[in-house]
Amino acid sequence: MANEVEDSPSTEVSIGEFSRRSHLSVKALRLYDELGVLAPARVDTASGYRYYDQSQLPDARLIAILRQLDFPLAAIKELLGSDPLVIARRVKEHWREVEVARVAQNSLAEYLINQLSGKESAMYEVATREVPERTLLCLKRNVDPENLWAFGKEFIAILRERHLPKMPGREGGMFSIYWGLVTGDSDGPVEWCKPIPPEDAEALASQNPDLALRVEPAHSEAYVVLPSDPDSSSPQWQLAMDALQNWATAQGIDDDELAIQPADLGLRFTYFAAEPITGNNVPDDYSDFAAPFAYPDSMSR
Amino acid sequence: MANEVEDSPSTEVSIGEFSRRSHLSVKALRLYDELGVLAPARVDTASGYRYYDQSQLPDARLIAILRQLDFPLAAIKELLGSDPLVIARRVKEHWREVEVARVAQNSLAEYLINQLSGKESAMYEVATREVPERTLLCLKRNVDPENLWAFGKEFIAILRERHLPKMPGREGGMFSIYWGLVTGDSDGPVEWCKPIPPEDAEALASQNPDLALRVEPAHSEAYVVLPSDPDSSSPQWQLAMDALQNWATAQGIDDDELAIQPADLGLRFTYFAAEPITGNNVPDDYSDFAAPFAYPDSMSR
DNA sequence: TTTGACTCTCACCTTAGGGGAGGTCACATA
DNA sequence: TATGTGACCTCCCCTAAGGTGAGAGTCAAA
Repeated sequence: MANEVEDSPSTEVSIGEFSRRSHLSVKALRLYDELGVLAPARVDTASGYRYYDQSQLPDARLIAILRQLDFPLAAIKELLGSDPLVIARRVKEHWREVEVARVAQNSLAEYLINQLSGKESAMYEVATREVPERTLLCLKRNVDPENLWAFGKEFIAILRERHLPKMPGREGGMFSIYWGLVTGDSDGPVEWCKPIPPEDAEALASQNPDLALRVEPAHSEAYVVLPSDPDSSSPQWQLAMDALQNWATAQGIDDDELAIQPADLGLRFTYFAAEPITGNNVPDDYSDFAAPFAYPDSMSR
Repeated sequence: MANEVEDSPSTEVSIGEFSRRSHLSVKALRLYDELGVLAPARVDTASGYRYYDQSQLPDARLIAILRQLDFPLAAIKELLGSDPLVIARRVKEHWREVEVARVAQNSLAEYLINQLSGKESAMYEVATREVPERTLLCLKRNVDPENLWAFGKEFIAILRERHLPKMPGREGGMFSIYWGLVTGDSDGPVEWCKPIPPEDAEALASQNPDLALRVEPAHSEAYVVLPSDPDSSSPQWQLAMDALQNWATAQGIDDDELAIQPADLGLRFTYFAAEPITGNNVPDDYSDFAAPFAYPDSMSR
């Protein structure tokens, strides 16, 4: 009994003992061996018995903690030999992602609870607005869902760098138009647009040859304000689209006349970030989701 | 095309169309059918084709949202016919549980990042204290891990009801002793104890015949302060135990002399809740994890 | 009637292990 | 030395919530 601890060279322990010390189950240890995440120090060729070394305990404990934090084993395997600071950074990153996802879920839960409780929440309520004729500088591209928001950030970076003139109010904010589906298989195209003063159109267009100059005619839009956080695969988009769809049906607007058909076509996502990015004076982040529509004959213009 | 919407009796749609409207994949819809969560309104006996009714859309959307919130399908199945208020309550409960788990993970992540970054965090640092002889009223029981904390709450309820006299300082707080393992297979026993003034011992013992009267001898304890939140299966317990174990090894205290061997035996979990519960005047919740030990011969007493 | 889109079932894959069957190994006791 | 007992081995099946693909049948429009 005292033999096990006595001499430090023979620090080998059986899988059961190692399991107790590391708080990892025997089953888990065998799995980690099989996957190459944590191989025993020695495997007896005759019996197949696994023997672990004391020096493997820190690794095992690290694995135990990372698993508690829902790190996948594949990631742990890659991380295990790395510098502690690298691991710390990855843990931070991972945890931030989890946090972001949780915030999105939180607003969804809040919405659901409100709905179920019969409270009329202001979330996902549809309103309409008249959009005047606007002169736009645009960048269109095909992107798949993963790169969607990256494209948005790229456009933001371009705007920041070019110092485009400020435009007042929300009509001056940047927005994106979905000219096609961006749901998994299909990839857009998606167009990011920034309104500019019409009088500067030609000058700015020649200064920014990579951006397309367009004039968008005046039109009406039905829109839904999104609760914070513009992330691509967020469930909020679905709820917002459903809200628009329901509103259209209730108003008697035919699908053909609303820019939701087919699917996402022509939908606009407006995004204001804080001051230095959009170059307008809306203080906080704001985003909405809008569908241009034609008034049905029954509605008075 | 207009036919589909025109007359309300024929509101049947194919699985693909229903998938589009509900934002549930065709695969998921077939699974929900198989599991009895959401059966199609009609299944063509000859072809096996599933046809859904428009009226099933609200249910389908509810399922979609609940799945986004990680509700298991089994729970959704039970919930689906219920009153909206009942569902709202369950969503709240579920979300609170998720929140609690996330908080525990958060402190774990924080600890890990500190450790990896080489910062000496004050978390899980071992200290020692001398505990004087104490007179205790105790309740011992075998519990499995799920009921562990429930047992603690029960003891709290008893204390609250009996109005036991206050005791000053941390030595007056309630604590539990693990007389055996509570890890999955084994179930304790676990004993909850409340120190009382020695002079009131006989009177209180006769007033509380369901509680055992014991006198605990003076001893030393090594202890680790836990960061908030006393939940049973929390990873914090493991870290705290590891810290105690490491400390003991570093101090040259033999395992036999520390109450960690075998396994959890004799470990104490001290818990102070806010004022009205424990009947002492520690303002905030506080908990620690302690192991009584004998000083090794080499250490001066 | 043909074509193309849609749908069906069936079977296998994913993550991170848990549970158990049947067999082997190591150690302690009679 | 025999034997019991517990620890350990491999192998197989199971979980939840679908995703992916094969091969076959069905629906609706041209």
